[in-house]
This record gives sequence, C-alpha cells and structure tokens, in this order.
Amino acid sequence: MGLDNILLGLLRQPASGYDLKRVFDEGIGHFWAAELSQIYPALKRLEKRRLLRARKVDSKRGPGKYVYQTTAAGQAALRDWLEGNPQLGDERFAYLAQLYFMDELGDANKTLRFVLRLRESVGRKLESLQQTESRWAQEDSRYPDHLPAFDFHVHLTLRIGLMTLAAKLKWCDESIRRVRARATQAEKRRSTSTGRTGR
Amino acid sequence: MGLDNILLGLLRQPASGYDLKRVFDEGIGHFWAAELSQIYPALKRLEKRRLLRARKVDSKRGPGKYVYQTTAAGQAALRDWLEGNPQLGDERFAYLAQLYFMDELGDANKTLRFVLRLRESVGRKLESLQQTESRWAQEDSRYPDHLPAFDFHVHLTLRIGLMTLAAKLKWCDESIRRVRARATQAEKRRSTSTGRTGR
DNA sequence: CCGTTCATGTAATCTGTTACATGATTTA
DNA sequence: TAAATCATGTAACAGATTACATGAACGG
Repeated sequence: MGLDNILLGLLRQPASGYDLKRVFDEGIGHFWAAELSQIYPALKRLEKRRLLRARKVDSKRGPGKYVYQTTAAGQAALRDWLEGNPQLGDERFAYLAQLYFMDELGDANKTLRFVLRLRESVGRKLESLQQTESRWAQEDSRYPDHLPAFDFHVHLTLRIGLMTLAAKLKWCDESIRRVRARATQAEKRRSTSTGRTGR
Repeated sequence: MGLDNILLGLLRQPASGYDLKRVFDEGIGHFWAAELSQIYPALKRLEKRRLLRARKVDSKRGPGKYVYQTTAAGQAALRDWLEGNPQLGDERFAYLAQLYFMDELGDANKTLRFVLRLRESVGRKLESLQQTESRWAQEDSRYPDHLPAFDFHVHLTLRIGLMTLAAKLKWCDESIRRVRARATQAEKRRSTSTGRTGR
C-alpha cells in the first residue's frame, strides 16, 4: 500500500515509470526507495483500478513511453491515506543489530572502525541533504517560511532528514571518543598485566 | 539474512522461539521487529544448516519447549557478518511520505494535527528509552563507560535511539511552531480579503 | 562501434505480515 | 470457568530485491 499511495501522490504530475525511478533516487530517496521492477507492475495495477490513467507518448529517445497521471478516483484514495493516522512502521536497522552484537569480536578497535565507517556514510548523506537545502535557500527567497504549500511540505521532510542525520553524526562522534577511550584502557590493562606477570 | 544473523547473535544465550519474541518486543524493538510466525521457521532453517542446535526441554507451563543455541559454525557465520560493512539499507518512512504530499489537503490545520499526533508517538517512544536508560544508570554504577563489552555495545545502540528520537521531537516542535505560523497567516489573508471585498 | 541513457517489462526469490489452528497451564 | 499466558506451528498474502530479457538512440 505504501508504494501505491506514493505513486498516486507523485503522479499528480504526469510521469513515466522511468521518470518516477529518478524521483525515488534523486528526490525522495531519504525516506522511500523503489526499484523499476516494482514500479512498473504497480502502475499497471493502479491503472486497472482506475486510480491512474495512462497515455502513450512517443519520446525522442528509446521506444514508446507511457505517461501516467492520477485520476479523480486516485486523488480521492490519496486523500483518504493522508487523512489517516501517521503510519509509523517498525523500523529495521541492520547496522545497529551488528553493533549490538559486536562484543562478539572482542576487539574495541573493530567497533571503532565500524563506527568510523558509519560516520563516513552518514556524513555523506548529510552533506548531500545540506547541499540540497542551501541550493534551495539561495534560489528561492521565500525559503523556508513563505514557500507555497507543496514546497513547504517538501521542506518539512527535508528538515527531519537533516536533523536526524545530524543527530546520528553527533552520536558517531560521541561514540568514537568513548570507544577510543575503552580501546586505550584495554591496551593499558594489557601492558600493565604483562609488566606485572612478566609475560 | 538480517533476521537469521540476529538470531545467531541472540542465541549465544539459549532461548526458545517464544523467549526470543519477548526479546524483540522488549529488548531490541527500537531497531528490529519480528513476529513468531517468522521466528519459528527461521529457527528450523538455521538448525538444518547446523548454525543452531535445538534441544527439547519440558517447561512447567504449556507443552514442550524447544531451546536453541548457536553452534560453533553459527558463531563463525555471526562473526563474518559482524566483520562486514555496516549494512545501511534504504529506510522507508511512510509517515514522511504522507507529510510530503499533505499539501493535497489544502489545510495547514490538518498538517498541524498530523505533526501533533506524530509528536505524541515520538514522545512516548523517547520516554520509554529514557526510562530504560535511567533505570540502568541507577542500577549499575559502571554505566556507561565502565560496562563490560556486551553491555557497552547494547548501550551504544540505546544511545543512538535516544539521540535520533530527541532530534525527531525537536523537529516536531520546530514544525509545529512553523505550521501554526502558516495557519494563522492563511487565516489573516482570508479575513483581510473578506474585509476588502466585503464578502 | 561501444558504452551510457532511455525505456519497459518478467521470473525467481526472499522477507515479512495477518490470519488461522491447536492445546496446556495458570490466575482471577 | 473464563481469560491470560505459555508454546508451537502453517497458510495465504503482501511487499521488495535480484537477475534476466529486449531494444532504440545518442555521444564520444
């Protein structure tokens, strides 16, 4: 249902499956992903249910192109979804599961390197969103509080992405410091006990 | 693969499927969820692959109980996973998709109420994690920097949960203020234009 | 002419949820 | 004695990924 509703939202502006894939990758990737192999069947399904209408357009490049657009019935379905409760699903973070069990490796340096790699990825994502925001702020003097309704809502989702990534980065830095402290403590314990027992 | 590896991690301590469900619900729910109907087949699968070993134990209550435990091969598989890169999957947040399209409703008050409901849920989750942390801090004087390795890693995952939830709550508050401002501006525009046009 | 981008799709597989089925034991 | 908890499972469905298949047009 998630994807279907998102397509109804995106297709208030006409677009092809291929176009939509770009939107997922470049536009809303920070809160939803989808593959082409998932998008195409979904479009057909929604067309059959009369929530989307399709028309064939011949594009300059490649073969024929099918452009979809939300119908009045589709708009009504979209509104129903929007009027409902915030859909907070269970979140799954495999990297946290990895960290949770990482005592298994018995080596604080491995935990440290793990968090350092995490920091890199988080930093990259954060920079990318920050760029998006600063470009936007430069180009539109109404940013952020005098934007038209659509853009304002887009901005809100951008902000939460920015703020949670910033929090994660802060956590990485905090954790790196503390894991380092533990690693050097373990190092010390090793050398003093070696010193005392003579080996 | 995600669940399988997590089970290998959890079953370093012997437990039944039913026990594990409680761990998902009460222990690691903030980063991974699983249903019993998913856990039981996974246990069988892992047992067939000799990554877990099962033994039957008759409990006081209910019918026979099967207690599983990670084997040496299972431990090796677990370590391979832990040595790998941090697994950052694509995150899907349906409530952000809802917010993204909420201009469709053409009513800032609906957006406001949506964010208020969100704030409630986030607040509840945050409080629950905060309680977990403060209980832990009270009961264990080594908390957080002198904990044994396992507990320290658990603590790290707790911290990131706490910090991202705090960031989300901050975002809610920020957004509530700004959506309110927009709602009252829209209100004003309505009344001045009514005043000017005389209807 | 070769790689990239445009463009659409199918098939197999994996992962996860909801609903259903069964039955013992404990607690109110 | 009825509801809650303990305990294990199956079946049907839904959602998503990976691999495969096809082919036109453009840029270097």
